[in-house]
Amino acid sequence: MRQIASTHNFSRGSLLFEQDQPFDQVLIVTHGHVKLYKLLMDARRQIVGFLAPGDILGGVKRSAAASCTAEALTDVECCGFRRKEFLELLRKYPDLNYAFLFVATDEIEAQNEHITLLGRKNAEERLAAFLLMMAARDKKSGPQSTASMRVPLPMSRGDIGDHLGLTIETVSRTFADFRRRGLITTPSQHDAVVENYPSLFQASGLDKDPMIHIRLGL
Amino acid sequence: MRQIASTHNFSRGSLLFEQDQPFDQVLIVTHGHVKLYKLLMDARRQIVGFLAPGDILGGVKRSAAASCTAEALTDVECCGFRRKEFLELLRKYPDLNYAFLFVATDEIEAQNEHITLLGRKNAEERLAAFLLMMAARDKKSGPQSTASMRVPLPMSRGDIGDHLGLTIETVSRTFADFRRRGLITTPSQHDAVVENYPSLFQASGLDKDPMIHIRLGL
DNA sequence: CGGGATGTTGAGGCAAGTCAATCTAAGTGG
DNA sequence: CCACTTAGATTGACTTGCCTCAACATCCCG
Repeated sequence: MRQIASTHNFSRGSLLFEQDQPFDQVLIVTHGHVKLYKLLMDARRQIVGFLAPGDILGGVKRSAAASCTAEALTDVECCGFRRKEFLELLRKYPDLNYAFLFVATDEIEAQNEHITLLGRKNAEERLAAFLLMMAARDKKSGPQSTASMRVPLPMSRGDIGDHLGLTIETVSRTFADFRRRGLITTPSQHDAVVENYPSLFQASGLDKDPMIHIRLGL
Repeated sequence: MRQIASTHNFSRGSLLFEQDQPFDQVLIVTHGHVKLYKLLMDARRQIVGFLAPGDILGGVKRSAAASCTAEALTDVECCGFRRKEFLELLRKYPDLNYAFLFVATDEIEAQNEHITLLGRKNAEERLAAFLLMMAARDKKSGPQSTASMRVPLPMSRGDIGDHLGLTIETVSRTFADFRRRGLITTPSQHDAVVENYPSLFQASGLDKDPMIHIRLGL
């Protein structure tokens, strides 16, 4: 497997691949963070996911054309396979193929959750659920105290808005509201600290902690 | 494969499986239509998909517990496999497993599209895109004239609202608006006729016709 | 041929959007 | 190292698209 893998580096702001363009690689993020988005014909944008180290993106799909644009939020390093060789690998190693099916179905379940958030939740619930998600994904790489848990937010307020179906202003106001209520503090623009987990959880309207899983970005 | 398959019948309104309950079957719809939804703790509901004959739902996933509720919109007939036996089948026939991976990734791409609809489109665009989707899915089972294409809508206005993140009233008003503008007619509550495809397409804000694919409901 | 469920239409309210004016922080070059 | 620039974030005032509440119409289905 090492033989057909390559390493790719992307600097902050550069595109890993672009909507409607052919892309013949499968990438696994090893360092940094990526945002995946769709653009409408006017300037509207929907960020369908944020990818972190361990997550997979690119050509694990029927078509060779990307359906989204992937942009580096930070400097990013990826392990890459040519799409064709990767798909041959799946055929050659059924266990790997089987594992990937569950990566894909996990992603479908996570997207169902996000669809529910966008279709039926208000701004407060959306941002609270988002912060809990980010906290949970970060926690896996080292447990923190529940009392005061630091959550890195590599994306901008605008990115958060475009992920949650809100405007920058509404995201900013909701952050301010959470601060006022003592749920979080924001020591810097790219960090939140959860000061009151139970209240933030309640504000999210979730019935269980978000499931963490390997993200599959297509 | 026939040996381990069974047939299941569900009458209109009955549940195929229920959110957070164990469900050990994989079902393939053979007749009728199904809605898949998530319920929040209050009465809010998000319909994450409508399934038609040929679509697959149930236990093709890591966990044996359903993450959604599936309810029969009409009388439904399904072909069923026990989850465990179905997963063994995937392991035994790598080609089948490989095919299912692409069914899953097609579903992810379709959900990305729906996420974009919910996050960034207005009521008019949502309903227009929904009607085009339903038209495209129906067209495959028999081509119609573009001039005046009948679209069966087995679900209620409330179901459409809960799928598109709108209220019943907004759905109804948007239908009325489309009728006034001559884009569609509604000969009955469960049928729309597309009278002006280009205008409806424009109203949807889509840049290409919706892709049709086998739905995977989890 | 009722009567409950579903759909339509109208009036008014509100959560989030828009527009606009600061404020802050991160670079950048002298 | 500091003035200057600029992108991003915050806050306020106002607007609006969709929601809520309410009344009425229509469609089924027994």
